[in-house]
Amino acid sequence: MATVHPLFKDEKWRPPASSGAATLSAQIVASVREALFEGTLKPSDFLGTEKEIAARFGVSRIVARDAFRTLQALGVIEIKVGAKGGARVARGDPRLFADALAIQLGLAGISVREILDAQRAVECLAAELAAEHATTADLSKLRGLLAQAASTLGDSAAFTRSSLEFHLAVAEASGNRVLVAQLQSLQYVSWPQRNRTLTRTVAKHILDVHGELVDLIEARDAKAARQLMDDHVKMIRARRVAERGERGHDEACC
Amino acid sequence: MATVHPLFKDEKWRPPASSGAATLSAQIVASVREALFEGTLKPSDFLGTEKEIAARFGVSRIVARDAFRTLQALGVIEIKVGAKGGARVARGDPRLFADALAIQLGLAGISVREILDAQRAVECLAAELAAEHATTADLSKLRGLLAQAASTLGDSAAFTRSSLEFHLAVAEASGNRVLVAQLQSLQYVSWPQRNRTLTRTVAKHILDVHGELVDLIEARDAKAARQLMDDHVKMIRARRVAERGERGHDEACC
DNA sequence: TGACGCGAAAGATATCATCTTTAATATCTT
DNA sequence: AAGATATTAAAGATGATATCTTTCGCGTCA
Repeated sequence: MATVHPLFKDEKWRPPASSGAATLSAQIVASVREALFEGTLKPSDFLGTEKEIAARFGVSRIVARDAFRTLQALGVIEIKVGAKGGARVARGDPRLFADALAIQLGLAGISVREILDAQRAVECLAAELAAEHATTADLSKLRGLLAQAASTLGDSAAFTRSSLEFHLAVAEASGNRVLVAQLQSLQYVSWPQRNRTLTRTVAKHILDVHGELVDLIEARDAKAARQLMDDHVKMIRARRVAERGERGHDEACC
Repeated sequence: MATVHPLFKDEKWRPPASSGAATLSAQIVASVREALFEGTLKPSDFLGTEKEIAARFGVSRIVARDAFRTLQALGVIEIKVGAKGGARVARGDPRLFADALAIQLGLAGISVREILDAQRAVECLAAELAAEHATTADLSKLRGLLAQAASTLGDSAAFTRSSLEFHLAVAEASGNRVLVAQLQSLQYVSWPQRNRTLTRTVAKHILDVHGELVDLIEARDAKAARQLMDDHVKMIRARRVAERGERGHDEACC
């Protein structure tokens, strides 16, 4: 483990005949990406320092620097400064990716309705799989979040926060990291900034549904868990779409 | 439209008191991101040239360049060289994002099983929404892809390609761009490299299911469309998980 | 434990190369 | 001769290189 990839060991490197990449740094980025997909470059592998990469590809340090910036932004490498520093292949960071998605969805002008629909797909499957795979640790975490939410029934901001955490914990209980990453992204986009219509009555209702959901997960009733989550998300979606017609990325909850 | 954001007009700029960003370029990136989320910076807005940004933030061109590289990698800006060049806020590019997710999932070592489960969630909702929202244009595109797949029953590689396109077209017919982006990402990760078990008989069966699905979408039967897609994807998943236990990102299809 | 030094990225400055737009100029056509 | 078109020149911007100083992390040695 933590070896050096051959590509980054060889003394010389020739650009491919049909180098589609326009800039030199893009060619370096492409090389790394290829090695990644090919599986010859794995997390925690050492890529080299700026000077080394520059020498390897026969370019200046700035070009290597540009490539590092790009790869860093993509979450592919981590860069350490100082002795024994340099670039190393990173372990994937779901949060970094969630950020990127949030920006992309914002730029594309995705509507709240689309986001909530996608969220429904993710959350329903999460509930279903959680009922099948939840460990006792998952369940106790869910119960803990329930208690926390119950203690903040009055504070709508705090209640919303712990509700979001609850939904994320359900996804984690599914044992599927893709679902967790997707849900994080979508929650981030539709992050609540104000909670106008979250009355104590509504909060109590939400808390009841959440409790019922944990019971179904513990009972391993996947079908019912899925159905309950579906109704729950549909309700949220209906409320939010009614509140604000399509525009704006405010207010998500639960 | 295409205005210049105030932040990038002012003559000076002071870093926030609690500048969490370690590097100067990261501070610039953070500024742009904030402006994006705040909505004061919109697609096709002009950000400025390297020299302008450098002057604005009181740093060297290298720093501005680093920030540009990062924002470019995130798909936030497009950079043009030459007179009247510089950085401009990009329209979101779903493919770029799909790439990023693919890399992240690869780095995190996500199993095929997890990917296929997530794909099931996305595709089922896509089928359901397609039945509700598909336009005549969507339907004719789906029919076209069916015909194309039928003509390539013998060529397993070509058949797989058009099958993937079919599934993507279903997502597009749903009218939900989030689903399209998610499906693209997942397909990219589990891209087929070899198709060992795709016999003509299996291909014919898949084609039949796809045809039935289009019929259900045309009939606006959302519930049935969802159920059919669910069974379909479950079948695919079962076959692929059986083929290779967990490891490796080869072979997806349909 | 602390101070020192080394290695590496972070950042600055200057310079050249390359590309793109714009405009001025030259040439061709009618 | 006037207008349309092709050519060329200049300006402005990124791409790329070289060299330098500063800052930061790590290991070593006292």
